[in-house]
Amino acid sequence: MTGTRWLDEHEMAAWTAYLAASHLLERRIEEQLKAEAGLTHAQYEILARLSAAPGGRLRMTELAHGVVASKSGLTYQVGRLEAMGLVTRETCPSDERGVLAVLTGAGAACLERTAPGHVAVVRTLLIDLLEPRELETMTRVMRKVEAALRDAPPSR
Amino acid sequence: MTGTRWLDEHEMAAWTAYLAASHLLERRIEEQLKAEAGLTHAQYEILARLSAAPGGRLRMTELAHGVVASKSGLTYQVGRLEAMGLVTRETCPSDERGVLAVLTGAGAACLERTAPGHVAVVRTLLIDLLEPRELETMTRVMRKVEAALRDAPPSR
DNA sequence: TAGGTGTAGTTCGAATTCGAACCAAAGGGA
DNA sequence: TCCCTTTGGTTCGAATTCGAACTACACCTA
Repeated sequence: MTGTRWLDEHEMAAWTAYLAASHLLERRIEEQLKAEAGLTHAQYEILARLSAAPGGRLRMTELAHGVVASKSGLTYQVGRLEAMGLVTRETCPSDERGVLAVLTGAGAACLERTAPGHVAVVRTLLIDLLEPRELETMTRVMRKVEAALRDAPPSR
Repeated sequence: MTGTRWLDEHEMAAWTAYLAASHLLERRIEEQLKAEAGLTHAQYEILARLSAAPGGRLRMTELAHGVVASKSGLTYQVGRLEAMGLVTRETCPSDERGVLAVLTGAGAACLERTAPGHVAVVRTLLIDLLEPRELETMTRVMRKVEAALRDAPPSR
């Protein structure tokens, strides 16, 4: 208990840079999506995931896992999207309890309309700033982090 | 308007890995701090910033900038911390409008008590997963992102 | 020194998020 | 076939966040 390994100068620099960058990036994305499409980043992510899924449909739990939200948080956002007409709910045929979130035509259209602006932001504020080497390293690193977090769930 | 440069396979992999990892990491940190110290990550960051500042005090605006929060968000959190006795407010001697957030003895003690557990999480879920090269790249990348975001404020 | 512009923080209302508690259906023995 | 545990989603309440509007003070200029 006595020996805490503190972060040295370089480690601290990495951590603070990461914190600032990730918060700023999130804020900017949020702002851009809200202004241009009236969507939250969370909502956009849901639409994007559904669009990539076969049949434009996913089980709520899978979706929650994919977008990294709590179950209740996903329920709320799918409710919002449903009210906007971008998503519908269907009960899962194979499991009466299950619910499928389904992308509607309007949802697909909204995504198509919104994606270019969003991608542009992600590009200019992250992707295009990186050398190929850096992009590769970043992917490797983030995957390690994700794996570490998904493996050792402390309570969830 | 016709030609959107979409993300290619590798770029998309980097982006999705980043999104997942950053959300998961944030959630875990939040959970650990809440459980062990009853603090939000935002609150911890405020205490840490104050602790690092000369005299344990900072102007509200500087603090908001440092922790990347909105002015109103910072007002709220400093209010919370004040209620917990970890921070006090003083009016700035040189500028009657200004407010200084000041770390109290209890605040310093709380931080001291809390820091080891927090650092441990940051280490095991991020820092210790990286090779020295990767840490260096990560720092460079995040600084580029931060600079890009701080330079081109679209509205803020 | 009076007026106008800009800056520092706070207040207010709306939206979002989470976890805990809850309900319903599935699945697996005895 | 009848519990009993597990799993899938929703509901509810509390906390947090943001932006817009607002107040008060500072600074510059005529």
